Amino acid sequence: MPELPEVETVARTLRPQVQECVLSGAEVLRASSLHPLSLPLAALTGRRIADVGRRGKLLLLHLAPPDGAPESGPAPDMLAVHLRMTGRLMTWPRSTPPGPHTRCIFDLRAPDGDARRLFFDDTRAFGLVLAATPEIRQAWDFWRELGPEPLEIGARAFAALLKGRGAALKAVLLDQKVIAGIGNIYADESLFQAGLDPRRKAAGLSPAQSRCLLAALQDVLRRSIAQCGSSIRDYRDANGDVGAFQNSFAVYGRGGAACVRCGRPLEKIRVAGRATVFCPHCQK
DNA sequence: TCCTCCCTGTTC
DNA sequence: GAACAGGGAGGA
Repeated sequence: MPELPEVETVARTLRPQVQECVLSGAEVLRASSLHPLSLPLAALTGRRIADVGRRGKLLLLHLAPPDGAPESGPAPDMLAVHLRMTGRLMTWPRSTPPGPHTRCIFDLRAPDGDARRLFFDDTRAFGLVLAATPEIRQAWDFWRELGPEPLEIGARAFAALLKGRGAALKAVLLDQKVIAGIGNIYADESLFQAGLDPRRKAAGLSPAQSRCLLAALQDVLRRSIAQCGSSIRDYRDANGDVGAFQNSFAVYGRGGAACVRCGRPLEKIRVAGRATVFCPHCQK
């Protein structure tokens, strides 16, 4: 399930494969994988991929401005991809046929003339692609309301995000409008590292606890990025490689096992509708 | 603010 | 053959 570190890893591995390539065609194989606000993917034809980036859990292909003759119709400057749980982006040789879960195909022409294709595969079909103009992004609630990047925020701003929120700490961390890119894995891992009970009200944290939580969150995210993310079931980077951070989990997926800190059994409960593992002894 | 639904493969 | 995994939309 790609969260911030996994999407960051996909961006880093995909960049050398697609940067400076020109999109020579694009096709949607499953209509529901195209966001309703998206321009038709045909609008991407002829556009050059200037860079690959990330915002929260969104993978972004930044498109260079069109050169030459004026376009007919609006020109997208970005292709955004949300991988959700099972989305994958990988390039293949030109004539590779789509797989059973291929949702979109992007044909690419590299500067050296090499032809290849980028597949968006997504088993559970929760993922989305969206070809966007700046105007479309502003009309997209999810984009417009997306919270700040956790690795770019300071202690003061983080404390302000939690202020006045009566919801459980974990629910607040998962809320993309509060802070972007955190999913179930990194919420549980950072709450354990900070020694905080996931059910606690976010607003009840002391300034010291708030600082501690941000430090834990940033440390967990950075350590995971350094290990190319976590591969639980489906996640692969753009080279098809798995991450290694799943070997460093303290709590995620370890319900009933011994706490790495105190040895007592970890408890598995549901918070905000999500499976949640924590140590009742170490997390208060 | 919380619950249900979407979707499919895996596990019990 | 049911339970489960889970991000986000939409509704209660």
